[in-house]
Amino acid sequence: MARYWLMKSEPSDVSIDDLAGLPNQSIDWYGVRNYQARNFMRDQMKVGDGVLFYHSNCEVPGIVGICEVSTPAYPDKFQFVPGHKYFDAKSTPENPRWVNVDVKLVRKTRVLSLKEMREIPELANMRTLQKGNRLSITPVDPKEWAFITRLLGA
DNA sequence: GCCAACGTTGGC
DNA sequence: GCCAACGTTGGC
Repeated sequence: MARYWLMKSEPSDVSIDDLAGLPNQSIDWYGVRNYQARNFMRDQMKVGDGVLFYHSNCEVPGIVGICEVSTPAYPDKFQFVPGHKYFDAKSTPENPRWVNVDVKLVRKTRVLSLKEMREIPELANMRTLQKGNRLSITPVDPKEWAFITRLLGA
């Protein structure tokens, strides 16, 4: 049974257009340094799971595309690069601390802004909309997934 | 740039 | 194990 996820990216780092411009329209979801988010990738994500690509920390935050998980979780390459923003001295290749999956673009959508999401009763319980939530990866309920993909013209 | 909310670190 | 201090996220 496939699961569904919402994954946040700052467009100044990787935007939906950046993803669309990549050779395979696929990217390694590097840089997650939160244990809950890591555990979702490591323990629950399966190839083919649905992903809502979300732009955060930007002018118009919101969902901007539909993607899918395209690889199982594997060690995040940047944790081993000294001096890199995502270097982790406590992580070793033998016992890596951080992992990521690859995410492949299915299609860009219009922007479903955070503002609009908050006005939709069917989405009121979305985890990413709850007060204080900062997790960059959150599970999406199948009903919420169905509603959003329909709204965005599946 | 501000700041609320949350996660992590480290002294004890 | 507690918790104060600090760092980060992310909307506004």
